[in-house]
Amino acid sequence: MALRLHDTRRREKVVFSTIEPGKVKMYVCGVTVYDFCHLGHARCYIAFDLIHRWLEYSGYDVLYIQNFTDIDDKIIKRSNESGIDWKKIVDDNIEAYYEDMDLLNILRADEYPRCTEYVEEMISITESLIDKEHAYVAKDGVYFSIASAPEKYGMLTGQNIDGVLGGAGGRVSESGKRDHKDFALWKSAKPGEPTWPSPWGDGRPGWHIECTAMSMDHLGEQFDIHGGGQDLLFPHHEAEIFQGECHTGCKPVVNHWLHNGFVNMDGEKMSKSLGNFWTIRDICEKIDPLVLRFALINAHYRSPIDMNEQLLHDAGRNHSRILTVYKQALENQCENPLPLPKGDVASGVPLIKSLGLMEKMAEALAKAMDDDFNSREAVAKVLGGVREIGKLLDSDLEVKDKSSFANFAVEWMEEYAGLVLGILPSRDEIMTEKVDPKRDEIRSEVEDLLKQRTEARANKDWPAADAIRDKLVALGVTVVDTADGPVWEL
RNA sequence: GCACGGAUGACAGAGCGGCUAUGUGCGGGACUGCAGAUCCUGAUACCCGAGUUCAAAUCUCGGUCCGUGCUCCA
Repeated sequence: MALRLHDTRRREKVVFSTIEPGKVKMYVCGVTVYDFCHLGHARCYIAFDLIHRWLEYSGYDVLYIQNFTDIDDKIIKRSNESGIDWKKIVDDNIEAYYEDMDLLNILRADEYPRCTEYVEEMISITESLIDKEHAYVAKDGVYFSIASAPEKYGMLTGQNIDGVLGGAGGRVSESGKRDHKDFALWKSAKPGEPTWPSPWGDGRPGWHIECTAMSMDHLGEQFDIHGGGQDLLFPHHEAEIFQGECHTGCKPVVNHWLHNGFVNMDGEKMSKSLGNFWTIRDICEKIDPLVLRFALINAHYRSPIDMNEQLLHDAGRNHSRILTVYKQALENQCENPLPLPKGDVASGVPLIKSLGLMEKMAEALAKAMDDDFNSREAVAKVLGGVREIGKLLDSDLEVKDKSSFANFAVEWMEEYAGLVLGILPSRDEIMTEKVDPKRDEIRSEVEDLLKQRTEARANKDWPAADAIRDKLVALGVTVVDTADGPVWEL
């Protein structure tokens, strides 16, 4: 079964092909590190994490590069406003980035190059573009000349070169651009800004050139996948096509372009000006980061997601269902499992039928992921498997069969919900009680009440038992009666 | 204006020519003294119009409505 993906440039699903057999070279545009990451970043890097995981799961050797943009207008502005050195802002936010991504169970890329480490490379690409007459030196920097390669215009967005609004959104250009569509490769120094020396005087690189320099350095002149948010399509990625292809002569530099959809907030575009802006760390204080991850993979990566309370609530329910059943499976495991029979969907024997169904779910999951990384469909299959597992563990199967099945179920879940989707916490995390200082504070009181309640229940004094439950609820304690006695949690 | 993408049950969200998506929510039921969890089960769909087809959420054409980009943005 071949992996197919939606290629932005070709505007259709195409069979995935790699330049080198068995190897995938992938570059995803990283963040500009001037602030904490928000939900939009979470969605993007979770989407590409899923792609990363699936490619590796499929047997590819993946080289995944993601950059940090560590110099730009916003960083400079932030520094000027706060009086904090721009380098410190950048370092702090990179550290925060890693923390956030770890929370969301995002596997690390192989390298995280910073653009300021590639100034030399960017200068040399710019020189090459000038030599090839694709770029020109102006009074305030070096610009790429769109007119030098008009056939490359609109490769990703399909825009017509003449159709683009003149004057770039109404802004009066004071720059030395020959054409408003041209974009900067090098910006001459302005007072109070960090600068680097160049053949065109001190200054700093333009934004688009950095990704060309870094991807080329790590992945070569041609590579397999380039990803990013849909907002980068224009002008950033189109600029990369201009630069990369004109500089290297490769057509194309990027084999497959992938773009993820936006996150909206209650139907509106998420943006700082609207104030409807959630950072990853804000939201993770309120909910389990894996629930957020679940919510974000519970839609196809190219569709927009409307973030709201309801969505998180649903994600929480689904997620806890998966965890509950996983936990049950863990608890039912045994040391020396019996060999399981071969599954068969048509079988009348519950164990054999369930095993057959789970095999089918796994196949369907693989098929879904192979079809442009359809994580929503994959999630549905995991939930289907969860149902089968719950059913069997709930049934009156022989203990030994059940526990042997539990071993299989644990492996099944760890493979698909864990390895592939990344929504399963570690065994330790799930089996250990959450450490909450409040728990110890009220422990003796709660245990006392529970003892009374157990007594009342033994005497079948239900009103008294319920009254005690109410008291516990007032303390914020939930009691669940199990075969081994009451269990409580905050 | 130009470009790109959508419209599926109460909600979220897959499917994209014939076959139960899935989950939440709601209605029954099993198990439970109650509660919780788990399982079984029911109801509620495919924006409108025309066409193609033995067969259309699924393909074609025409509408309507809604997003997004064209400026820094994941």
